[in-house]
Amino acid sequence: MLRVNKKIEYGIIALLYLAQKEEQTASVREMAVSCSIPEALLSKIMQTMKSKGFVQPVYGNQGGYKLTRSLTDINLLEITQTFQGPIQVAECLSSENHKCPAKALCTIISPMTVLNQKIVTLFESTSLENLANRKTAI
Amino acid sequence: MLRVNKKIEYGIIALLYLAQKEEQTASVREMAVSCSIPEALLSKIMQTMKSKGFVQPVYGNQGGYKLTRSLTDINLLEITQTFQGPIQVAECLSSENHKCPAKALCTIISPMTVLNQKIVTLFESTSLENLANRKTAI
DNA sequence: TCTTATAAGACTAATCTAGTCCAATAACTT
DNA sequence: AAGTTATTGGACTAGATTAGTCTTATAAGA
Repeated sequence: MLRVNKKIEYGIIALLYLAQKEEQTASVREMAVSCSIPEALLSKIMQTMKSKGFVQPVYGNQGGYKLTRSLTDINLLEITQTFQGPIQVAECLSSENHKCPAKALCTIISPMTVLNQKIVTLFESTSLENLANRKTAI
Repeated sequence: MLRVNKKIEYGIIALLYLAQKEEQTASVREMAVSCSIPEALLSKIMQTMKSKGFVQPVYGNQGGYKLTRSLTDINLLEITQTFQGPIQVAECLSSENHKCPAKALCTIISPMTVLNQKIVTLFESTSLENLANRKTAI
């Protein structure tokens, strides 16, 4: 359906929540309850966020996660790539996927590449700050 | 993966092929062989294309399908909607899907709506003619 | 009537998605 | 040191979607 998956939706919501808390940490439980996100799932999402450097974990009592980057510095493309891999509006655009039997005579790869780039640019130029303020950049 | 499905890829390739034949018909078999698309699958795709008025069937010997509209008149949004429903970059954007438990406090619906509209506009303003000439309109 | 071709429905395997469950580890608090 | 809070990481599952097949029926020209 040409859509971003739940992990991305939840992940963005969680990061925006963390941003509101400024320097304070928020535990997965707190975020899950506040944002109505299944806790075990959000836990997984935050692990990925940590591995990509978006947040820092704080163990122990009163622990949780802290945002390590500014909302203006994180764009939608990064988040999307983290949870869904590269944006490929058509399957044949994948560089490692040469399975498409029609490739040699495919009439749409080139124009689809252009379209793909437009979408990438749109995502790349939309920061979480833009999202928080209900804007997109382009 | 934020991508258009195979039916859409194949469907576009088939319509572009039909356009090349101008007023002549092309059978599903001919298109399938020429474009390396599984025949039974393409048959299904063309049935849908017919039901949406993109092509006209011609029964019997030397039959096949004829393009009923000009490439400049068909845009990518129509094709996409035909095979994948409306473009919804986030699940919560669906009007009938109120399952998202975070809806009341969701911080991203509004900005995602804006982003969604950008993508819709991009698809809508890309005609098959644009694709055939390896351009996008915006 | 034979042949070519579309029409339509049921069916399947593989993949992806969303989500759960459990045991382990880290570190703060008392 | 012990208990508690919280992250870590792996395996696992149900359900949906995707891509594709198979079969039977129907339409119509030769």
